[in-house]
Amino acid sequence: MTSVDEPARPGGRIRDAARTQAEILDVATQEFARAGYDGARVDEIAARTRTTKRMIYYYFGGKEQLFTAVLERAYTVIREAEQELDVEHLDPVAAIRRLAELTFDHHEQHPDFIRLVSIENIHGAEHIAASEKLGRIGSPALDVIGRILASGQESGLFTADVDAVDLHAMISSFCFFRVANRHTFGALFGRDLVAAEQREHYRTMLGDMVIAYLTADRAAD
Amino acid sequence: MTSVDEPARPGGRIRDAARTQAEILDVATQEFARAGYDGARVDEIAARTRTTKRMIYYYFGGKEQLFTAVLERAYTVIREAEQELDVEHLDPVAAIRRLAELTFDHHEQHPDFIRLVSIENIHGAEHIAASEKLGRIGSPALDVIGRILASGQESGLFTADVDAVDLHAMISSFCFFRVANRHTFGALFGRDLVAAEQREHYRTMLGDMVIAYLTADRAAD
DNA sequence: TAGCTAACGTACTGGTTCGTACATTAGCTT
DNA sequence: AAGCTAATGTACGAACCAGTACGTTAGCTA
Repeated sequence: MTSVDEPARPGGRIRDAARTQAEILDVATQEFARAGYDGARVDEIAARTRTTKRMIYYYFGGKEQLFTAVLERAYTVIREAEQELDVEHLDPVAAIRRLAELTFDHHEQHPDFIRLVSIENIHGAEHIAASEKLGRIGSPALDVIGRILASGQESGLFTADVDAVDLHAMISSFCFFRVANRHTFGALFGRDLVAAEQREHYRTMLGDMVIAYLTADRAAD
Repeated sequence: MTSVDEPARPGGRIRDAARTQAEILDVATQEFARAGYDGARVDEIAARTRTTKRMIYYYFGGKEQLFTAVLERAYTVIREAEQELDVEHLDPVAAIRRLAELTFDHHEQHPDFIRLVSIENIHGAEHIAASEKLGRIGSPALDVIGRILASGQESGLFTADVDAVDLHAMISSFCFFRVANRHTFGALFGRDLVAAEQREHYRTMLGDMVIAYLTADRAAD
């Protein structure tokens, strides 16, 4: 993140293409997350940077491409975080629980990203489809899940018939819903899913759920 | 749903306030779900009804109130469906599984509703907050879950430390994510969560997950 | 059947918003 | 230090879009 609050150099404008672009992306991320794609205002983004609207069009081409660039950077940040995952030294149960907790923490810490993903889904993921970068970005987390799952299934510890993508969907569902639907859920059921006091409760609940599912004694069904 | 395709009566316009309002709500639901709140066009809604934009303002007051009315009707439909729930004659395990499956089916059958909820969350649930109707609508499903849960916990069958709201969140998470994030998930991981062939797989997965969580032998942890 | 009012239609406006034409300058290169 | 170009700023236009002023009529009521 580039700070937008640095005092403007008194000696006149400074030229720094990289910084200007990063600053536009920072502010655009906030604005798109705040108001949705159509609700976001290009003029508002420009006003909150140290540069002008002209620069947004100069560097990104238009509102649509700016949103795509925002998504690309947001997903890149996630993928880089996933590459730091270090759970494969644990036994499969502990590794999966730890992975679920890291996903939980990550979603909680990046509500803007969650909002961007919701917005992109409203628009049928057309920006992801239009992005070459996002098409081939892959997911390190999926590889990690795959290896843990294989190990757990091989040893007979994990009985569930799921692959890495399914398990990733299961873990993400809970983490995503909790943040994304916080407002309607709170308004309708009077419970703030993201309240600090409830945090440990839901974190444990997620881990228990995933482990119970994976290790359930299916012969008893 | 009111059909919009009936041929216009040749003898001139017909006056029917209820039908006009219902038709506006039908089309508005589609348009808001399609494009989001800011992306939706009042002119487009009007064009796709047999009436004019003037009538939208006459009956609903404005775009904002129209969206609120759309949400109110959508939630009312859900709540009415929930009142049809008839699972309490089953044993707790079967009852919870059935309830999860009904939620699963309902989400799948109402993608527009899912989109409206996503949109409302982007806007901080401000329309729900502004609606008297939605504030006191409650949730029959929560009552049902609460009673089944109590029965299962009393008999020692359910070991998990959850209440009805938590369990509802868990079930909804999976069902909601699968429909709401279908597009980004498909684009990034190459799997369509709502594909017909996968339907039974995910339906079973959800039931297994919830039951495994509720009945897990926690002493073994 | 005269009259009344809820229901409806047409045409327009004023503000907003994306995008651009045109002008300028920082700072590197030779 | 002259010149060149990437980077930047200003001012404006054209389309769009929510909302409204004003006029009309269906069909019930007395």
